Amino acid sequence: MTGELDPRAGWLAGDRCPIYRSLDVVSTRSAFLILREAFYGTTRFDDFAKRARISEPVAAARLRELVDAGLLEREDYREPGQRTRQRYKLTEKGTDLFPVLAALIQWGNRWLDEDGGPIELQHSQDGEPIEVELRCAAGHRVGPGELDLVARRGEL
Amino acid sequence: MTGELDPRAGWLAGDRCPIYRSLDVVSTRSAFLILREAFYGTTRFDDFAKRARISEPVAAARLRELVDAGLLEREDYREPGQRTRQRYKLTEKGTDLFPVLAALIQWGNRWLDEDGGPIELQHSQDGEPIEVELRCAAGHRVGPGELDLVARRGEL
DNA sequence: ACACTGACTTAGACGAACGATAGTCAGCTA
DNA sequence: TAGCTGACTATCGTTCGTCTAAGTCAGTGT
Repeated sequence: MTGELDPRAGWLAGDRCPIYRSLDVVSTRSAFLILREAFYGTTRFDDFAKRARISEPVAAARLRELVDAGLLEREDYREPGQRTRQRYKLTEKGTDLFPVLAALIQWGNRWLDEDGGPIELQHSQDGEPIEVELRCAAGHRVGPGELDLVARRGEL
Repeated sequence: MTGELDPRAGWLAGDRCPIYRSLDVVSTRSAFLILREAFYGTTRFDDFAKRARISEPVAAARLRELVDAGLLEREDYREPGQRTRQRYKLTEKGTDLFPVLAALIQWGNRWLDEDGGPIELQHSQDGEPIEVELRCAAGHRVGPGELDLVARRGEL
Protein backbone atom coordinates (compact mmCIF):
# COMPACT_ATOMS: atom_id res chain seq x y z
CA MET A 1 0.00 0.00 0.00
CA THR A 2 1.28 3.43 -0.87
CA GLY A 3 -0.14 6.90 -0.55
CA GLU A 4 0.50 10.45 0.46
CA LEU A 5 0.24 9.43 4.07
CA ASP A 6 3.58 8.94 5.74
CA PRO A 7 3.20 5.76 7.71
CA ARG A 8 5.93 6.91 10.03
CA ALA A 9 3.66 9.57 11.43
CA GLY A 10 1.64 6.97 13.25
CA TRP A 11 -1.02 9.62 13.70
CA LEU A 12 -3.72 7.11 12.99
CA ALA A 13 -2.76 5.10 16.01
CA GLY A 14 -5.01 7.14 18.25
CA ASP A 15 -8.72 6.81 18.65
CA ARG A 16 -9.52 8.59 15.40
CA CYS A 17 -8.47 5.50 13.52
CA PRO A 18 -11.63 3.90 12.13
CA ILE A 19 -10.22 0.42 12.66
CA TYR A 20 -9.50 1.21 16.27
CA ARG A 21 -12.98 2.61 16.74
CA SER A 22 -14.62 -0.33 15.06
CA LEU A 23 -12.73 -2.68 17.33
CA ASP A 24 -14.16 -0.85 20.31
CA VAL A 25 -17.54 -2.14 19.25
CA VAL A 26 -16.64 -5.64 18.12
CA SER A 27 -13.37 -6.76 19.52
CA THR A 28 -14.30 -9.96 21.28
CA ARG A 29 -14.79 -13.36 19.80
CA SER A 30 -18.23 -13.58 21.38
CA ALA A 31 -19.35 -10.33 19.74
CA PHE A 32 -18.43 -11.67 16.31
CA LEU A 33 -20.19 -14.94 17.02
CA ILE A 34 -23.33 -13.17 18.22
CA LEU A 35 -23.32 -11.11 15.04
CA ARG A 36 -22.76 -14.20 12.96
CA GLU A 37 -25.85 -15.71 14.52
CA ALA A 38 -27.82 -12.53 13.96
CA PHE A 39 -26.94 -12.68 10.26
CA TYR A 40 -27.88 -16.34 10.14
CA GLY A 41 -31.31 -15.35 11.42
CA THR A 42 -31.15 -16.00 15.14
CA THR A 43 -33.32 -13.65 17.16
CA ARG A 44 -33.86 -15.16 20.60
CA PHE A 45 -31.66 -15.07 23.67
CA ASP A 46 -31.38 -18.78 24.24
CA ASP A 47 -30.64 -19.46 20.62
CA PHE A 48 -27.84 -16.92 20.57
CA ALA A 49 -26.21 -18.62 23.53
CA LYS A 50 -26.68 -22.15 22.19
CA ARG A 51 -25.68 -21.55 18.59
CA ALA A 52 -22.76 -19.29 19.30
CA ARG A 53 -21.75 -21.78 21.99
CA ILE A 54 -21.20 -19.15 24.58
CA SER A 55 -22.47 -19.11 28.14
CA GLU A 56 -25.67 -17.29 28.97
CA PRO A 57 -23.98 -14.58 31.06
CA VAL A 58 -21.70 -13.77 28.14
CA ALA A 59 -24.61 -13.79 25.70
CA ALA A 60 -26.50 -11.39 27.95
CA ALA A 61 -23.51 -9.06 28.26
CA ARG A 62 -22.74 -9.07 24.54
CA LEU A 63 -26.36 -8.58 23.49
CA ARG A 64 -26.66 -5.64 25.85
CA GLU A 65 -23.49 -4.06 24.48
CA LEU A 66 -24.53 -4.58 20.88
CA VAL A 67 -27.93 -3.05 21.60
CA ASP A 68 -26.25 -0.11 23.35
CA ALA A 69 -23.92 0.34 20.41
CA GLY A 70 -26.91 0.38 18.06
CA LEU A 71 -26.09 -2.76 16.09
CA LEU A 72 -29.05 -4.72 17.40
CA GLU A 73 -32.40 -3.60 18.62
CA ARG A 74 -34.64 -5.25 21.14
CA GLU A 75 -38.21 -5.64 20.18
CA ASP A 76 -41.22 -7.03 21.96
CA TYR A 77 -43.16 -9.61 20.07
CA ARG A 78 -45.88 -12.06 20.84
CA GLU A 79 -46.75 -15.32 19.21
CA PRO A 80 -50.43 -16.30 19.51
CA GLY A 81 -51.07 -18.03 22.81
CA GLN A 82 -47.65 -17.06 24.08
CA ARG A 83 -46.59 -14.33 26.37
CA THR A 84 -44.73 -11.27 25.17
CA ARG A 85 -41.07 -11.90 24.50
CA GLN A 86 -38.12 -9.95 23.24
CA ARG A 87 -36.23 -10.58 20.12
CA TYR A 88 -33.06 -9.05 18.79
CA LYS A 89 -32.92 -7.67 15.28
CA LEU A 90 -30.07 -6.20 13.30
CA THR A 91 -30.33 -2.49 12.72
CA GLU A 92 -29.06 -0.87 9.54
CA LYS A 93 -25.83 -0.10 11.41
CA GLY A 94 -25.51 -3.74 12.35
CA THR A 95 -26.44 -5.01 8.91
CA ASP A 96 -23.83 -2.76 7.39
CA LEU A 97 -21.15 -4.68 9.24
CA PHE A 98 -21.85 -7.75 7.16
CA PRO A 99 -18.96 -7.18 4.74
CA VAL A 100 -16.58 -7.66 7.66
CA LEU A 101 -18.12 -11.04 8.42
CA ALA A 102 -18.24 -11.95 4.74
CA ALA A 103 -14.57 -11.08 4.38
CA LEU A 104 -13.75 -13.29 7.35
CA ILE A 105 -15.75 -16.15 5.83
CA GLN A 106 -13.99 -15.75 2.51
CA TRP A 107 -10.54 -15.61 4.08
CA GLY A 108 -11.22 -18.55 6.37
CA ASN A 109 -12.52 -20.64 3.49
CA ARG A 110 -9.52 -19.80 1.36
CA TRP A 111 -6.73 -20.16 3.88
CA LEU A 112 -7.84 -22.19 6.86
CA ASP A 113 -9.76 -25.07 5.36
CA GLU A 114 -8.30 -27.61 3.00
CA ASP A 115 -11.57 -28.11 1.20
CA GLY A 116 -12.43 -24.48 0.66
CA GLY A 117 -14.78 -24.35 3.61
CA PRO A 118 -18.13 -25.90 4.45
CA ILE A 119 -20.30 -23.01 3.35
CA GLU A 120 -20.43 -20.34 0.76
CA LEU A 121 -22.45 -17.24 0.07
CA GLN A 122 -24.59 -17.15 -3.04
CA HIS A 123 -26.57 -14.47 -4.77
CA SER A 124 -30.20 -15.39 -4.19
CA GLN A 125 -31.18 -14.06 -7.65
CA ASP A 126 -28.93 -16.26 -9.73
CA GLY A 127 -27.20 -18.67 -7.37
CA GLU A 128 -23.75 -17.41 -8.26
CA PRO A 129 -21.10 -17.42 -5.54
CA ILE A 130 -20.40 -14.12 -3.89
CA GLU A 131 -17.03 -12.51 -3.38
CA VAL A 132 -15.98 -9.59 -1.26
CA GLU A 133 -14.05 -7.18 -3.41
CA LEU A 134 -12.59 -3.72 -3.41
CA ARG A 135 -13.79 -1.54 -6.20
CA CYS A 136 -13.26 2.12 -6.92
CA ALA A 137 -15.99 4.59 -7.77
CA ALA A 138 -15.05 4.33 -11.45
CA GLY A 139 -15.89 0.65 -11.30
CA HIS A 140 -12.41 -0.81 -11.43
CA ARG A 141 -11.53 -3.75 -9.31
CA VAL A 142 -8.68 -2.84 -7.04
CA GLY A 143 -5.85 -5.25 -6.29
CA PRO A 144 -3.67 -5.32 -3.21
CA GLY A 145 -0.93 -3.09 -4.60
CA GLU A 146 -3.20 -0.53 -6.20
CA LEU A 147 -4.48 1.37 -3.22
CA ASP A 148 -3.51 4.61 -1.58
CA LEU A 149 -4.40 5.66 1.89
CA VAL A 150 -5.14 9.35 1.93
CA ALA A 151 -6.22 11.87 4.51
CA ARG A 152 -9.50 13.59 3.92
CA ARG A 153 -9.59 17.30 3.27
CA GLY A 154 -8.80 19.19 6.43
CA GLU A 155 -7.54 16.17 8.29
CA LEU A 156 -3.81 16.60 8.02
CA MET B 1 -30.23 -13.57 4.95
CA THR B 2 -31.98 -16.65 3.72
CA GLY B 3 -30.85 -19.91 2.24
CA GLU B 4 -31.23 -23.64 2.30
CA LEU B 5 -29.31 -23.78 5.52
CA ASP B 6 -31.50 -24.15 8.54
CA PRO B 7 -30.10 -21.75 11.06
CA ARG B 8 -31.58 -23.84 13.81
CA ALA B 9 -29.13 -26.60 13.09
CA GLY B 10 -26.35 -24.57 14.57
CA TRP B 11 -23.95 -26.98 12.95
CA LEU B 12 -21.71 -24.12 11.97
CA ALA B 13 -21.10 -23.25 15.56
CA GLY B 14 -18.22 -25.66 15.82
CA ASP B 15 -14.73 -25.17 14.61
CA ARG B 16 -15.59 -25.81 10.98
CA CYS B 17 -17.12 -22.35 10.85
CA PRO B 18 -14.81 -20.17 8.78
CA ILE B 19 -15.56 -17.15 10.94
CA TYR B 20 -14.67 -19.08 14.05
CA ARG B 21 -11.46 -20.29 12.45
CA SER B 22 -10.51 -16.85 11.25
CA LEU B 23 -11.04 -15.49 14.73
CA ASP B 24 -8.57 -18.04 16.04
CA VAL B 25 -5.93 -16.24 14.04
CA VAL B 26 -6.98 -12.65 14.57
CA SER B 27 -9.21 -12.28 17.56
CA THR B 28 -7.38 -9.66 19.57
CA ARG B 29 -7.32 -5.95 19.16
CA SER B 30 -3.51 -6.02 19.06
CA ALA B 31 -3.48 -8.50 16.19
CA PHE B 32 -5.70 -6.21 14.11
CA LEU B 33 -3.55 -3.21 14.97
CA ILE B 34 -0.35 -5.06 14.05
CA LEU B 35 -1.91 -6.00 10.73
CA ARG B 36 -3.08 -2.45 10.19
CA GLU B 37 0.51 -1.30 10.62
CA ALA B 38 1.76 -3.99 8.29
CA PHE B 39 -0.63 -2.74 5.61
CA TYR B 40 0.49 0.82 6.26
CA GLY B 41 4.00 -0.30 5.51
CA THR B 42 5.54 -0.88 8.92
CA THR B 43 8.17 -3.59 8.95
CA ARG B 44 10.26 -3.22 12.09
CA PHE B 45 9.63 -4.44 15.59
CA ASP B 46 9.94 -1.13 17.38
CA ASP B 47 7.76 0.62 14.86
CA PHE B 48 5.01 -1.95 15.24
CA ALA B 49 5.00 -1.39 18.98
CA LYS B 50 5.10 2.41 18.75
CA ARG B 51 2.61 2.92 15.94
CA ALA B 52 0.11 0.36 17.11
CA ARG B 53 0.60 1.77 20.61
CA ILE B 54 1.01 -1.57 22.22
CA SER B 55 3.70 -2.66 24.62
CA GLU B 56 6.78 -4.46 23.40
CA PRO B 57 5.92 -7.79 25.03
CA VAL B 58 2.53 -7.75 23.32
CA ALA B 59 4.10 -6.78 20.00
CA ALA B 60 6.57 -9.64 20.34
CA ALA B 61 3.82 -12.13 21.17
CA ARG B 62 1.53 -11.00 18.36
CA LEU B 63 4.27 -10.90 15.75
CA ARG B 64 5.32 -14.38 16.67
CA GLU B 65 1.77 -15.66 16.42
CA LEU B 66 1.19 -13.95 13.09
CA VAL B 67 4.42 -15.40 11.72
CA ASP B 68 3.45 -18.84 13.02
CA ALA B 69 0.06 -18.50 11.40
CA GLY B 70 1.70 -17.59 8.11
CA LEU B 71 0.36 -14.05 7.79
CA LEU B 72 3.73 -12.40 8.20
CA GLU B 73 7.18 -13.62 7.42
CA ARG B 74 10.41 -12.70 9.08
CA GLU B 75 13.23 -11.77 6.82
CA ASP B 76 16.81 -10.83 7.44
CA TYR B 77 17.95 -7.65 5.83
CA ARG B 78 20.96 -5.40 6.09
CA GLU B 79 21.27 -1.75 5.36
CA PRO B 80 24.75 -0.69 4.30
CA GLY B 81 26.93 -0.10 7.33
CA GLN B 82 24.30 -1.59 9.60
CA ARG B 83 24.12 -4.97 11.15
CA THR B 84 21.69 -7.60 9.97
CA ARG B 85 18.18 -7.04 11.21
CA GLN B 86 14.83 -8.69 10.82
CA ARG B 87 11.82 -7.24 9.20
CA TYR B 88 8.28 -8.48 8.98
CA LYS B 89 6.53 -8.66 5.64
CA LEU B 90 2.99 -9.62 4.79
CA THR B 91 2.66 -12.94 3.02
CA GLU B 92 -0.01 -13.55 0.41
CA LYS B 93 -2.13 -15.10 3.14
CA GLY B 94 -1.73 -11.96 5.23
CA THR B 95 -2.31 -9.61 2.33
CA ASP B 96 -5.48 -11.45 1.50
CA LEU B 97 -6.92 -10.42 4.82
CA PHE B 98 -6.98 -6.80 3.74
CA PRO B 99 -10.69 -6.80 2.81
CA VAL B 100 -11.47 -7.42 6.47
CA LEU B 101 -9.51 -4.35 7.50
CA ALA B 102 -10.97 -2.33 4.64
CA ALA B 103 -14.47 -3.32 5.69
CA LEU B 104 -13.71 -2.22 9.24
CA ILE B 105 -12.38 1.12 7.98
CA GLN B 106 -15.46 1.63 5.85
CA TRP B 107 -17.85 0.76 8.65
CA GLY B 108 -16.00 2.87 11.19
CA ASN B 109 -15.97 5.86 8.87
CA ARG B 110 -19.64 5.49 8.14
CA TRP B 111 -21.00 4.84 11.59
CA LEU B 112 -18.53 5.90 14.24
CA ASP B 113 -17.26 9.24 13.04
CA GLU B 114 -19.42 12.30 12.50
CA ASP B 115 -17.25 13.57 9.68
CA GLY B 116 -16.99 10.38 7.72
CA GLY B 117 -13.59 9.52 9.12
CA PRO B 118 -10.10 10.95 8.84
CA ILE B 119 -8.86 8.72 6.03
CA GLU B 120 -10.11 7.02 2.94
CA LEU B 121 -8.84 4.46 0.51
CA GLN B 122 -8.30 5.52 -3.08
CA HIS B 123 -7.49 3.67 -6.25
CA SER B 124 -3.91 4.62 -7.10
CA GLN B 125 -4.68 4.53 -10.83
CA ASP B 126 -7.43 7.10 -10.90
CA GLY B 127 -7.75 8.52 -7.40
CA GLU B 128 -11.33 7.34 -7.01
CA PRO B 129 -12.50 6.31 -3.56
CA ILE B 130 -12.65 2.60 -2.89
CA GLU B 131 -15.56 0.65 -1.46
CA VAL B 132 -15.80 -2.85 -0.15
CA GLU B 133 -18.65 -4.59 -1.86
CA LEU B 134 -20.23 -7.97 -2.30
CA ARG B 135 -20.55 -9.07 -5.90
CA CYS B 136 -21.59 -12.34 -7.40
CA ALA B 137 -19.70 -14.21 -10.09
CA ALA B 138 -22.16 -12.89 -12.68
CA GLY B 139 -21.07 -9.38 -11.79
CA HIS B 140 -24.15 -8.24 -9.90
CA ARG B 141 -23.78 -6.18 -6.80
CA VAL B 142 -25.39 -7.96 -3.90
CA GLY B 143 -27.39 -6.13 -1.26
CA PRO B 144 -28.00 -7.21 2.30
CA GLY B 145 -31.21 -9.11 1.63
CA GLU B 146 -30.07 -10.86 -1.51
CA LEU B 147 -27.74 -13.48 -0.17
CA ASP B 148 -28.13 -17.13 0.62
CA LEU B 149 -25.90 -19.15 2.82
CA VAL B 150 -25.47 -22.61 1.37
CA ALA B 151 -23.55 -25.73 2.26
CA ARG B 152 -21.02 -26.92 -0.22
CA ARG B 153 -21.46 -30.22 -1.95
CA GLY B 154 -20.96 -33.06 0.44
CA GLU B 155 -21.01 -30.91 3.52
CA LEU B 156 -24.47 -31.51 4.82
C1' DA C 1 37.17 -1.41 25.44
C1' DC C 2 32.84 0.91 25.98
C1' DA C 3 28.61 2.98 25.03
C1' DC C 4 24.71 2.72 22.05
C1' DT C 5 20.80 0.88 19.53
C1' DG C 6 17.47 -2.37 17.87
C1' DA C 7 15.17 -6.30 19.00
C1' DC C 8 13.61 -8.49 21.88
C1' DT C 9 12.58 -11.35 26.97
C1' DT C 10 11.30 -11.67 31.87
C1' DA C 11 8.64 -10.66 35.91
C1' DG C 12 4.75 -9.03 38.13
C1' DA C 13 0.27 -7.11 38.33
C1' DC C 14 -4.33 -6.01 36.81
C1' DG C 15 -8.78 -6.03 34.56
C1' DA C 16 -11.62 -8.08 31.02
C1' DA C 17 -13.52 -12.20 28.97
C1' DC C 18 -15.21 -16.51 29.69
C1' DG C 19 -17.26 -20.93 31.49
C1' DA C 20 -19.90 -23.57 34.96
C1' DT C 21 -23.36 -23.61 38.11
C1' DA C 22 -27.21 -21.94 40.36
C1' DG C 23 -30.85 -18.75 41.14
C1' DT C 24 -34.69 -15.39 39.78
C1' DC C 25 -38.82 -13.84 37.76
C1' DA C 26 -42.84 -13.34 34.74
C1' DG C 27 -46.38 -15.20 32.51
C1' DC C 28 -48.79 -18.86 30.39
C1' DT C 29 -50.79 -23.92 30.97
C1' DA C 30 -52.83 -27.70 33.55
C1' DT D 1 -52.29 -23.05 42.51
C1' DA D 2 -48.41 -25.42 40.93
C1' DG D 3 -45.43 -26.42 37.31
C1' DC D 4 -43.03 -25.08 33.13
C1' DT D 5 -40.44 -22.26 29.98
C1' DG D 6 -37.91 -18.38 28.23
C1' DA D 7 -35.10 -14.88 29.52
C1' DC D 8 -32.30 -13.59 31.97
C1' DT D 9 -28.89 -12.40 36.73
C1' DA D 10 -25.48 -13.67 40.36
C1' DT D 11 -21.33 -15.75 42.03
C1' DC D 12 -17.01 -17.83 41.54
C1' DG D 13 -12.80 -19.15 39.61
C1' DT D 14 -9.74 -19.30 35.56
C1' DT D 15 -7.48 -17.82 31.57
C1' DC D 16 -6.30 -14.20 28.37
C1' DG D 17 -4.78 -9.71 27.00
C1' DT D 18 -2.43 -6.01 28.42
C1' DC D 19 0.52 -2.85 30.93
C1' DT D 20 4.94 -1.11 33.30
C1' DA D 21 9.53 -1.70 34.44
C1' DA D 22 13.59 -3.86 34.02
C1' DG D 23 16.88 -6.99 31.88
C1' DT D 24 19.37 -9.38 27.89
C1' DC D 25 22.08 -9.75 23.90
C1' DA D 26 24.41 -8.88 19.51
C1' DG D 27 26.61 -6.05 16.44
C1' DT D 28 28.38 -0.94 15.27
C1' DG D 29 30.55 3.20 15.96
C1' DT D 30 34.11 5.75 18.67
